[in-house]
Parts: sequence; structure tokens; C-alpha cells
Amino acid sequence: MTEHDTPPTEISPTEQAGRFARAREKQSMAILEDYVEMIGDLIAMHGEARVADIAERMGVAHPTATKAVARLKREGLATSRPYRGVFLTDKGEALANWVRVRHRTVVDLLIAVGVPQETAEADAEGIEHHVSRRTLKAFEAYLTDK
Amino acid sequence: MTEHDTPPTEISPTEQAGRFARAREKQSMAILEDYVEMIGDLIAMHGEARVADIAERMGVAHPTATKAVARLKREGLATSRPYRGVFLTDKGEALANWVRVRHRTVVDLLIAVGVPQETAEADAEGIEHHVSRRTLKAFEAYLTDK
DNA sequence: TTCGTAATATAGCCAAGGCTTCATATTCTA
DNA sequence: TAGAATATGAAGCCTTGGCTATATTACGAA
Repeated sequence: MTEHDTPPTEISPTEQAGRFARAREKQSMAILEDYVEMIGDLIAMHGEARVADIAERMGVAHPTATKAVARLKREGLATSRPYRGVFLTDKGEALANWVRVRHRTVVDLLIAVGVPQETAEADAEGIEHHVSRRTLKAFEAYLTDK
Repeated sequence: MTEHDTPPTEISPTEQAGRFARAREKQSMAILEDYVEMIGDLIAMHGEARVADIAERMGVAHPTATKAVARLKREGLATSRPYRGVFLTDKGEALANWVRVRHRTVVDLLIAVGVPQETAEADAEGIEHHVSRRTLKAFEAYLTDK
């Protein structure tokens, strides 16, 4: 390939703008997904998801977790009563499951192409949110046929 | 602390919090990287990077691009003079090059594992920012040895 | 049963990154 | 070279997702 003056790939400004817009959209979903997955994990592990635990594991202060839960409720992904735990709605649970599967698949694929496990786990935390269904399908096929 | 059901993966709360914190940090770099890469591309293609072009290709309104450029300047990645184009500092150029290489490697790897090109290009836009140097090395090795 | 502590909620602040609207500078063309 | 069109900048607003500090509630021990 040429060094510099080559436009990386000929792509129309509009199409490129669309890609960035979609990436931004996915990013706005990312935190929701992280919290939903976390809540699901905590319920699986401890039978309940307390705000304090969520905050601790997400690495944020309690009020930040409280705010996030409020947003989850607004989006119909979770429920909670003051001073009681947080629970997932059916929709939230479905999302949590999908996210969990995707996370595992991403980690497995990274490992399959030679990424050290620790690194794979860490990078997957950010990567997963940008893996489309189509890409996930390809990952699954690759892992199967490999 | 009952430990019955399957905890997705045994990981200490602290370590998990660290992962999320690092993912958040990378996210805060992502937009900077996108703009720097875009500016580099525009200069390569048109000899200059105008705010209007940056905005159009990023899919945002002009003032948003202006603000982003202001942040780039604050971070020592770019320079600009009112009503003149935007330019990259050495630091900015170095970042742009690194980002461009990483982007291409991510796209190539996705394609190599069976992701359709269009999808690969689109997903890479979000994925790339979360690919660590270590993971990138693994990608390169995989693409070479394959 | 009361009370101290721990958990949770509320309020208010900040920066980032979007937006629109309006003002101003530059450039192009007639 | 003047005036219109275009490009840039400035101001102000919104939401998100962080934070700290301060109230309030719940709960286990004395």
C-alpha cells in the first residue's frame, strides 16, 4: 500500500458520517448494557443486586450507580424500590443474556486469534459494545469451523 | 456471600472495576482519535482540513467540530488560526498515524475471520478504540502467519 | 426497643459532546 | 470593488455520566 497521500478508502462523506453516527449510538447503549449485565451477574451470584455492589464493581461512586439504575428504569430494563435491591425486567433480562453471550464470544474470538486471556478479557469490555449481530455471527462461525 | 450459581467468571470486584475504568478512559480518547485521524485524512486528500469538512464527515454540526478542535488544541494535538484550516502538531500526526494503522489492522482482522467488508469497516469504527497495543500485536501476528 | 452504623437517596457541581441561533469574517463573483 | 454567499466563531441550552456532601432509611445489637 502507498504511504501517505492515499485517501484511506474512498468513501462518501455522508456514508462516513453515518458510520460515526452509528458508532456514537452504540456508545450510548454501552453503559446501559454494562449495568444490565452487571445486575444480572450479581443476582446470579448473590441472589440480589444492591446499589453498593453495583457501584463497587463498576468502579463508580454510589450516586452514579443510582443514576444509572434510574435510567435503566426509565428505559424499562430494570425495576427497584427504595432501599431494596434492583431487579431486571424481562426485557432487561433478555438484554443481559444477549450481552453475556456476546461478551463471551468476543473474548473467545480474541483468544482464538492469539490475544492473551487477561488482555482479551480487558479489551472485550470495550470492544463488545461495537460488535454488530452480523459480526458476532461471523465470530461464532469462525469459532465453530476453526 | 453464597457462591452457588455460576458466576460468569471469578474476578475480584476491584479488578473488574479497573477494567471498566480503563474502558471508560479509552472511550474518552476515542473522539480525540477520530478527529485527529479525520484531520489527517482531509489534509492528505485535500491539502487542508476545514471545520466544515470535518463536521460533514463526522456527521455533526459545525459548532460541535469547532469545540472538538478546541479540545485538540488544548491537548496539544492540533493547531488552527481563525478562518484558516486546522493542522496537526507532531504529536497529533503521530497519533493519527498510529490510529490509521490500528484501524486498518482491525478491519483486516475482521475480514480475515469472515466478517463482510462493509460490516467490518463500520464496526471497526467503534472497536478500534478499545484495541490495546497487545491485542493489536496479536492481530498483526495472526494476519502475518495466517 | 432503641440506637448507631451502614446502605441508600437527594441535591448540586463539573466536563464532554451534542444541538440551534445569531454574529462576524472571508471569499467569490458580477 | 461591492455585495452576496459561504465559512467560522460565539453564546447558550440539553443530556450523560462522573463527583462530593448531606439527608434519610433500614437493620442488627445491646
